Amino acid sequence: MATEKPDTLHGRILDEFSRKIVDGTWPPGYLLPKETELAAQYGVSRMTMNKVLTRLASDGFVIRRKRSGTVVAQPRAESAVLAINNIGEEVAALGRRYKWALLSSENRAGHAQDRRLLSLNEDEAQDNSLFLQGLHYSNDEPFCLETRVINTQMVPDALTVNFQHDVPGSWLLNTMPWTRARHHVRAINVSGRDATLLELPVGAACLEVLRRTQIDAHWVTCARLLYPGEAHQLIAEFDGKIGV
Amino acid sequence: MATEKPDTLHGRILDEFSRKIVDGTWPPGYLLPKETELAAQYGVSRMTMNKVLTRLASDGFVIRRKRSGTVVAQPRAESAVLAINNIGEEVAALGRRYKWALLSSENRAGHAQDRRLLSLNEDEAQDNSLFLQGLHYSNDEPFCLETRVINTQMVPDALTVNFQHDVPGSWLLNTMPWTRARHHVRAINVSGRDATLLELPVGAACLEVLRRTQIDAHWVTCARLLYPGEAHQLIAEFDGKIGV
DNA sequence: TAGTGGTCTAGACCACTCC
DNA sequence: GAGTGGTCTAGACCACTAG
Repeated sequence: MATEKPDTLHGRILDEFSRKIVDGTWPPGYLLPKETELAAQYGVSRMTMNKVLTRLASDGFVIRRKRSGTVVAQPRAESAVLAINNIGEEVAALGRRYKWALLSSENRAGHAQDRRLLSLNEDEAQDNSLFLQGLHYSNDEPFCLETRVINTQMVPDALTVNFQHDVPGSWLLNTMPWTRARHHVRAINVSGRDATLLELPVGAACLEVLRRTQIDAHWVTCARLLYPGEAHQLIAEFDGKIGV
Repeated sequence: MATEKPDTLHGRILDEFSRKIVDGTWPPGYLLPKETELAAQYGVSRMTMNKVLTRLASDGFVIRRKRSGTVVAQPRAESAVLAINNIGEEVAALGRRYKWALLSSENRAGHAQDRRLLSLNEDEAQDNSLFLQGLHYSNDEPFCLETRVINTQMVPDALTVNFQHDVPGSWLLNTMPWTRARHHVRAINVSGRDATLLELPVGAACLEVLRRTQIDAHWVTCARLLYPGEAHQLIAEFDGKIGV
């Protein structure tokens, strides 16, 4: 799934197609030309084009249906690999009432403290940054403290959204095309303002998830999600051998 | 990567081959017959058999080299998806001295406490279980507390190993063929014996990783790895959309 | 330098599905 | 019923590499 050798016919075409999907040139729902047509356009046999489309489908980028053709898939919010759900869905799945409360929203470069929190480089916290902080509730109890910065150069629409009503994560999920994310997970003893906001005693164990999301090479958003320790559990499942 | 529809020629063959690799019928290093031969054996065209072998290779099950043929790959300890390294390697990567100390080893059903810790069912802690507890050190400081149960029915050799010298995780990694694992990760405030062993003050945040490993449908080992909070960090990277 | 996998083609038949 | 993807074949040429 990482960089591959693109020096084959179908490899180059696969690269081109997946790039078009990832960067939004072919948005979700876009209907691709039919197999034979694409094969003719690219001057390859149908078998070769089929290899490309079959791979795209098995990677989840497109949905193929007989008769109706091949369409770009709707990006899914979940992965079979690591279930870090949309927080709203997560709370709902527990049968609880979900609520989101925006605590602060700030254009420009944000507090130095927030930049450190999100491990941002200097050039990643420029003028085109939107800093947000808010709380996810489960049955009116704090469930997750979110601190986030959004690159408004990549997602200019974010400036027009009222994040008191729209949950940033969900909004981004629905707005952006395909993404790539990197997570850092660790345990910390909560303190200070974080503890106050989460209504936890100082020192309570919390799960800190730092998530950096990007489209192609450009970062889009960084989020720090702080979950009261035992309340939250990450689940990951693997094939192949990872560790014992 | 999960269960798929096997109702194609290459699908059925792919299933058969991957099963043979996973269950050890074709052990790591096993040299497969050459493509044309396999195609003849199964009465399919070379293209079809190529599809099978190419897929096996892209899934990492086999290594294909021109001239030398197709061999079953050595299971790798790491995955590109979620880097939870072999603990020894992890410590070594930090440039520190690694040491393993076995604290206890017990045949039979183990303490009820340990069974709870590992979330084992009744039938998963029978007579054919080996309970272990030990500490991984980094520069003589506790780095990870490991509590583990091994299904000796699946891995009978485990009874003959001296786990004072062999690190259970590494030994299993090298002994078993391919595996599937499920991880549960959360943050806890350490206390009691765990705190003492890790030389941490009561209440320090720790990252608890529960890892259940299986071969096909049979569980092989369950491990609870307890890392002093900020010392350890899980890193996970994804393609596609997971959450924002 | 010969054998292996890597790739591609042209053509074929089938099954499903939407109109 | 017609068009689409799903699959398979037989044959071909190439590149790499081990001996």
